[in-house]
Amino acid sequence: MDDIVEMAETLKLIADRTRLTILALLRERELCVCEIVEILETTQPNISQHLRKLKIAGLVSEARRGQWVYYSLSITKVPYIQAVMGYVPSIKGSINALNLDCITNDCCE
Amino acid sequence: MDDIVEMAETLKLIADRTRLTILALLRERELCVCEIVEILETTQPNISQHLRKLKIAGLVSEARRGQWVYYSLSITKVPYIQAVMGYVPSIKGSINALNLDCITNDCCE
DNA sequence: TGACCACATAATCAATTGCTTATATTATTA
DNA sequence: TAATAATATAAGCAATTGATTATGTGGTCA
Repeated sequence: MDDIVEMAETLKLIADRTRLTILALLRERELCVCEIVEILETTQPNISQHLRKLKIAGLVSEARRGQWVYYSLSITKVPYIQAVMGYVPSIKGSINALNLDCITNDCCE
Repeated sequence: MDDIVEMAETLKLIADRTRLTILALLRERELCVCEIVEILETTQPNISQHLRKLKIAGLVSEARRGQWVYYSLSITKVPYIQAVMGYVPSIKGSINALNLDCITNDCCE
């Protein structure tokens, strides 16, 4: 029965609107923290803490590039998370909108 | 983005050890409340309230039979829940143990 | 070196959650 | 009809959670 308990714990990570959206975004492409902050219209510490939880669980991985830390999906090790992600609707639109903003906002050049 | 929010809300239902275990049990066969209480070794109100949440979300359905209310799975309408359930380990053992106990406990005759 | 930028961590707080105890409600049966 | 059994609902509470504000850390560049 321990397996189920552990599974429930992992499911909690995606049972949150912010984290589930972050994963949906990262499915499109890797993103730095400030990009996610801008898309989700929230504070930077908020996103950072959600990313930390996802990182600890091994659902995302990070890569520092200069000042920026880029996060990307790494859910292949957790099959049931991957299965759920297959049903999460695409939000490509949000990322495209971000690109347009960035021209004027000079965010993450 | 509303779809994702709704999806996160539904995922919360299975992101709980008690509810996920209940669903795993009901996958084996329908069960009345007192049987679930005995297997999970908790209180009756506790199980009743979890079942209510699952019922509201349409993940289980109930059927009264005399004094007993039997609950069964009805997750076919929610594909991603069904997908996750495919990865939940079986706990047939718990149900078999219950049957043995019931001979001496005369629970749910 | 020092100012600045992106990000992480810490501290705090309100809201939610899961459980318990107490109290209905509904059905059976003597 | 009264007693009992199974279940539901309500109230209360401790623990967890998601967010905010404040502060620390590491990299870049003039």
